[in-house]
Amino acid sequence: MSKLNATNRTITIVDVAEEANVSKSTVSLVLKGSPLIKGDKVERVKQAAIKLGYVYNRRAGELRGNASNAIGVIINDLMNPFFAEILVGIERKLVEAGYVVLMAHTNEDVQLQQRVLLSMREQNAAGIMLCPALNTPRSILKTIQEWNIPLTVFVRNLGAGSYDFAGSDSESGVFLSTSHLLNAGHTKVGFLGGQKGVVFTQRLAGYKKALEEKGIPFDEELVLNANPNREGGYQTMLEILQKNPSVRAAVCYNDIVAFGALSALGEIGLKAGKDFSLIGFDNILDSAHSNPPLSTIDIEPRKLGEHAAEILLQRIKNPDIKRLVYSAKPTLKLRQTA
Amino acid sequence: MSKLNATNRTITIVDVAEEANVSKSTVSLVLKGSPLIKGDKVERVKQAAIKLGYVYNRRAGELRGNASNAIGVIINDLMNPFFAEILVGIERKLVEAGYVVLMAHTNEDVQLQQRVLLSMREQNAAGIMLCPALNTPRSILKTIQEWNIPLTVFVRNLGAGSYDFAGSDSESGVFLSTSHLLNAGHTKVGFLGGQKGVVFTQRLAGYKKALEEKGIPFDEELVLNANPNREGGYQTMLEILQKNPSVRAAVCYNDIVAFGALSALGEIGLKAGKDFSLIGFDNILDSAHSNPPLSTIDIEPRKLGEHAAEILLQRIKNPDIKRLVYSAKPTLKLRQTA
DNA sequence: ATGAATTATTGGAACGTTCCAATAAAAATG
DNA sequence: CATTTTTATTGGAACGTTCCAATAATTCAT
Repeated sequence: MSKLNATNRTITIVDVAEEANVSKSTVSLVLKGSPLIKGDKVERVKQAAIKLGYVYNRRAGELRGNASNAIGVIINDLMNPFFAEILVGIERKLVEAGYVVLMAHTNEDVQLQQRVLLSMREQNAAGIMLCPALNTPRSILKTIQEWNIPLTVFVRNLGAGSYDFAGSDSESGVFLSTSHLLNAGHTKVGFLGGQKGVVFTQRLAGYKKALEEKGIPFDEELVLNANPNREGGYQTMLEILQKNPSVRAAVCYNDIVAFGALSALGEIGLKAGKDFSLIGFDNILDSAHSNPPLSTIDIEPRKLGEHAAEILLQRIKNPDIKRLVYSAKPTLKLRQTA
Repeated sequence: MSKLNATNRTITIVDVAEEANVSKSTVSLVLKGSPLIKGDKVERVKQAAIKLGYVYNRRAGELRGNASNAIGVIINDLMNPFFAEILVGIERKLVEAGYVVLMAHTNEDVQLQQRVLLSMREQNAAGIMLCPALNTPRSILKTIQEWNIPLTVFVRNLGAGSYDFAGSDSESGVFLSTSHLLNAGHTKVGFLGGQKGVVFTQRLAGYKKALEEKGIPFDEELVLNANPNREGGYQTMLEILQKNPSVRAAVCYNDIVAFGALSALGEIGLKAGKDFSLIGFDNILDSAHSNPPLSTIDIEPRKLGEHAAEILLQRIKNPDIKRLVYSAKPTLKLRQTA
């Protein structure tokens, strides 16, 4: 509810106009900071607004003017600090630009994702930032395009197409980490965690490429799928050591998988960095202070979020510009575990 | 932008009315699911709406009807998984109830917090969920109250007052963990991390109470302030062991502080759970798979978020009900570190 | 000083919905 | 069957803003 005056009515622009002895149009102009209004009028209006406790009614403005300042952001797995970091980056950039974030968490539920998209459309979102739930159909792109709402997809791409995208070069990232382990003399390197999907495919490709470059045959047995979380890392580490006790190195699907792996290693009594080499992916904040600190592929998650938001802002400003893409360049961040 | 028809105009309720050969009022009623409209009209309207690709314009509806379906949620430290979990709980409950989440992250910046609050007011938020930034003045309560927007404060309280609140019983939680360490025979128990504030005071009180109960004098030297994050945990653990090499147990301000402490312990070569006993606070998801798995005080963060949201929903439904409070009852979750 | 050109200000319509009072239709009553 | 009562449907006003065209005030040129 908006601020009410003594008679319990919402204070509107016309109340302010009356108080300041100008027309409502003038008030509207002044409040928007238009340079059209001259002289003491602008000060008079501002004072009147403060005096009456006027609060702008954005819905009314949008109804007439049509431009919303809300941007929908859809995240699937906030339980992964990686996405939390990205969200913070996005949020920060968007509010800086005067927008407000309509946030939704879909937990990899495609149906729920569909519902929140619809809802964002109803809210007249000025743009949508989407990290698609696993198994999101490509058709969603066309749908949103038909709605005429600017869209940026982030982290997970949706195949070929001309949509704006912000992500990282997963393949070259994992190529980096795998090569590092191979160069250190390991010949059996595990690939732990992650579920089949676009990102997984890319990361695995980097792994295979590094193997190939060194002339080491790809061994199906060394790649273990699991949910991309700590539990998955824990389980797959246990499993790979059981099946293949001589393995002494692994790249992980991402950092939290690596954390789970670290936990398993500790339990078994293997010291990460000494007895076993491990490299993660993402370089989330936690990685610097895990036990022991995790070597990983740095893609600067927060910056990724900021870039993603920046892309959407660009697109909103200029809908006809050509495809915008940001791809974080991965670097190898060596700490204790490798 | 809303869906447009061939002539590039937004499809409105009156277009649907025309198509279905009824009045716009009838369409409005049908779309709201009113039981007033009888016979085949309701089906005709629904079909017409689908055929034309009508999309509800929420802003227009709200302008007239005045009830918004957006709820503002303000979080300060999303980098702490604890808050991410709470946010997920909140979000889930709110969308379930048909609301949409206006999310803001203020990073402990009181000024920014003020700005986003204002913005949420402009957006005509139906309610606000606030985890106040450190050093938030109590006066904010009165301000929001004057705005007539239902509010629930969560996690951090703002002193005495009749505002709705969802949090945990910090004092009894830390009492539990400290007592456990004391009972195990430790006489020197550290208290690591956290910055002065309401929550810190409560947790420290629990610590002192446990000491007192066992007749052990409180030693200022054993409590070390630091930012409530991994870095802080790492530093304070190093520091306490340097100042007081005989300390072999500590309670941590929260779980991520404990993670940092774990990291320091590993670096020094002390094995948590064997050489050093450590207990965290929160029981975030990560705690189950840290290295080694962390003993902690469980307050079920996600459930806390859900309860907080539930309180707000209650308040919205019935503004005149008496003060609503949820206080998570802490339990000791023993894993490997203590 | 006067008319033309420019600039500042304003009233009214419009945005798409909901609510209310009014009408139309149907049902019930005598 | 006429009249009242009840129920179903509808037109119009209202929500608070912005935009546009129109008016009023000012400046400029002659």
